Amino acid sequence: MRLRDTEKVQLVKQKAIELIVKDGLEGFSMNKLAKACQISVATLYIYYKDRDDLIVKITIEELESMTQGIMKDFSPEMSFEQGLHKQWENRYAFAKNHPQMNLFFDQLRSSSYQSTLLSDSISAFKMTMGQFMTNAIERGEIEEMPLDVYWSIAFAPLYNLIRLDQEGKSLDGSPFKVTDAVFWKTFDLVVKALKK
Amino acid sequence: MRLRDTEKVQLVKQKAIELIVKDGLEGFSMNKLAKACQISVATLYIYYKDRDDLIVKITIEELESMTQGIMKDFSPEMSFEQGLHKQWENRYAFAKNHPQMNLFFDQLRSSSYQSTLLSDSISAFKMTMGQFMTNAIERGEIEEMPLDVYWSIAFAPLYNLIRLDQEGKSLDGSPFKVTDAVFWKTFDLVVKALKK
DNA sequence: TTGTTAAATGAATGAATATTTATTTATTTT
DNA sequence: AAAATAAATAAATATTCATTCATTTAACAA
Repeated sequence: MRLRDTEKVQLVKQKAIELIVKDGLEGFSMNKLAKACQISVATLYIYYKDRDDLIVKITIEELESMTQGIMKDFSPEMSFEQGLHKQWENRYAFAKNHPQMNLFFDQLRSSSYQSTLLSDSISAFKMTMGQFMTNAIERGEIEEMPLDVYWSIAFAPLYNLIRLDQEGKSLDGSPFKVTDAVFWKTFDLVVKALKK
Repeated sequence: MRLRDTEKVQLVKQKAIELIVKDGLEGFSMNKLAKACQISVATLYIYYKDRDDLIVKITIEELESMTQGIMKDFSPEMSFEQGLHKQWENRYAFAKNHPQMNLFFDQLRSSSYQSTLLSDSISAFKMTMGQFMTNAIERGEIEEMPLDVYWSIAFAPLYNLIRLDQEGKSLDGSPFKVTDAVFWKTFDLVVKALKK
C-alpha cells in the first residue's frame, strides 16, 4: 500500500482556494489547478470524486475551521457587551490571519453552491448565536428585536469593514486599511444601537 | 433596412440577468442564453461584441437604473434623519421592484469585472453620499467618523436584511419576509447608533 | 416591384473544459 | 525478494464553450 502524499493533498486545497479567490469559480478549472500544483489532473480525481465534490469538501473544511476560530473563548452565557466584543475580536483576528477566507466564501455565497453549503452546515453555530441574543434580551441588556434585525446590526457593519479593508480602497477611492481604532469605533456605535 | 427587434433585445437583457443570478457568472454561457431566449447564438453577437461586452453593457445599464432609483427625491442638503430615511425608503423600494438586482450585483462584485465596473461608474453617486455625511457632521447631527464607518453602519444592515428577505429564510432556518415594521425598526436602531 | 441593407439564422470552428483510461511507480506485507 | 495495493501519471475522450461563416429573411427606398 502506497501512502497518499499529505503535502500534495494540502497543496491542492491551498491552491484551490487561491485560484478561486483570484479568478472566481467562473475561472477555476481542474486543469488549471493541477498545473498550479504541478501534478496530474487525474490525481485530483483520486482525492475528489469530481469538481463539485472538490469544491464542496474544501468549503466545508474551511467553514469548520472558521466557526472554530469564531467560537474561541466565547459562550452564549457571557454578558452582552463582553460576548459581542469577543465575537468581533474573533472575527477580526480570523479575517487578519486568513485574508482569503472571506473572499473565498463570498465566491461561494454568490454561486449555485450557496443553498447546499452556507445554509445547512452552520446550523449549530447559528443556534448558539441565537441563544446569546435571547439571553441578552432576557437579561434586559438589549431591546427586544427579531434575530435577523439583531444579526444585521451586530455583524453586517463588521463584515463590510473587513471587505473594504481587503479590497484596500475606501468608498471615495482613496487607499484604505482598517485600523484598530476605526474597527473599535464602529463596534462602539453598534453597541450603542443595540443596548437598551 | 430591417429593424432590430427591440422585444428580442429586451428579452436577452432580462434572461441574461436571470441566468447570471441563477447559475452565477460561472454557469453563464452564450449558448445557454441563446437557448433560453430561443434565438440563435449568432444574434447575440449582433447585439454585443462578445461575452465581456454583453456583461459589461448590461451591468452599466442596470447600475444607472439603480442609482437613479436610489437618488429619487434625495438631496445631500437634507437633514440627516430625513435624508437617511429617504435613502432607506428608496433602496427598499428598488429592492422590492427589482428583486434580482442585488443578487445580480453580488455576482459582479465577486468577479473580475468588479474593478472595471463597480469602482468606476458610481463615483458621482458616491461623492453625493459622502457630501451628505459631511454635511450631517458639520451640522452636528451625527458624531464625527470616517466615511467607511458611516457607510458600514448606515447601509450594511439594510442590505443584509434585503438579502435575508430575498433568500426567504431567517438565520435559524425558519421562513422569513421583511415586514415594514421590522425594516423601520432596524432603521431606528441605525439612527440611534449614528446620532449624537 | 426591385434593389439595398442590416437583422437573424443554422451550422460550423477550434479551444478549453471535466472526466476516464491504461500504465507506471512507490510502499507495505508476506 | 516477490506479491499486493493504491498512488500517481500521461494521454485520450467526450462535452461545452465562445466565436465565426455562409445564407436567408424582413423592412424600407427607389
